[in-house]
Amino acid sequence: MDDVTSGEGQFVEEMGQFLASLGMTPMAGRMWGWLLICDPPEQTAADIAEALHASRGAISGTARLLATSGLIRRTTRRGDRREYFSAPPEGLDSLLGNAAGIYRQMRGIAERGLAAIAARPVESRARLQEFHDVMAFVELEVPKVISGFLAQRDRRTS
Amino acid sequence: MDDVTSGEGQFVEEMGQFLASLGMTPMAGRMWGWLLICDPPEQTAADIAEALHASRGAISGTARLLATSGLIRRTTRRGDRREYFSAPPEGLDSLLGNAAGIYRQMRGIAERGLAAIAARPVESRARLQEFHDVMAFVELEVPKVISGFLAQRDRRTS
DNA sequence: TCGACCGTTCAGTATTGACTGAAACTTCTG
DNA sequence: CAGAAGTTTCAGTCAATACTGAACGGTCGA
Repeated sequence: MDDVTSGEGQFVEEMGQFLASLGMTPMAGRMWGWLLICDPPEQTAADIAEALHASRGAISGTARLLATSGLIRRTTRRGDRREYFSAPPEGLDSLLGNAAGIYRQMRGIAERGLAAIAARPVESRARLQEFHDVMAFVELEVPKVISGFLAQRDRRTS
Repeated sequence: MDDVTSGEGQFVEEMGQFLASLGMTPMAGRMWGWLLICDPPEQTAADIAEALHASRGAISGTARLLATSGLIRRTTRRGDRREYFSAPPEGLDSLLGNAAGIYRQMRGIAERGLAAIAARPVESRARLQEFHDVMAFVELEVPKVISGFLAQRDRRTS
């Protein structure tokens, strides 16, 4: 993937820009995108640094971020001091879980806001109350949809 | 809302930080948050600028952003040259719609990536294919859940 | 037509933060 | 233990960008 104009390079870069627009760093998106399409699927830090034209430091920090958020997995092999990174299927679960967490965050903000204006008459709180109710509903229902899909998929593949 | 340590000020600031973490500007979050709790619900640009301690230029640009994305509404009154801003209930629909659009974007990226590696053997494309399938499913199902809730709510309030 | 009032635009500023690269640290091998 | 290979840390740099504030433009009333 030494050519950034290749299809693979474009995919990696696009994923970087996209995850960056969602609050992650561009490097996180590039690294995850690369791990989704690379061959072999397990790559060392040096492999990734070369493929993305990035420094070792950036790879190290980004790998920590992605690993703690569950998007990538780090494995080791005995007799080999290097670490191998890969994008396992469970990474998708984490991604969707994080997305669902956004709704939880918004509900929390709405609740604290409602507490702050609790003394006001009901009609003055209606907008924020509605916002809270919608978020609470979505927070509850979206994970159901996702787990339904995952269950269906697991049934199919087993 | 001249005191940023008040409950209302904290809510506004929290909303600002949150929407900023999602790719919008902090000012957009503050303005929307303020319009969710302000009294009266309709406010002029000068009102908002004073409440948020922001410049008129910032209000102008942010208002355009929020209005085009459907989060706020701008209204005028005859005999009054000023514009009035408010956070209508439909703003929530827009917000959820944008959230659903994220899944569509991810599916699009996955499709372009799959096209780029179409020549590879199937097992090498499995990770990206799975990513694509999950996104396509969520893109399809999440709007169903949301419209179900909105229909139920409209039935209740009418 | 002038003047007051609103809204928009835009160059400038300050801040944030992503990435680099070298040094420090850790861990395995000979 | 010595040395090499790999990883992490961190100070510094650079680019992106959110916001300010002044100048501009448009619109209505007198």
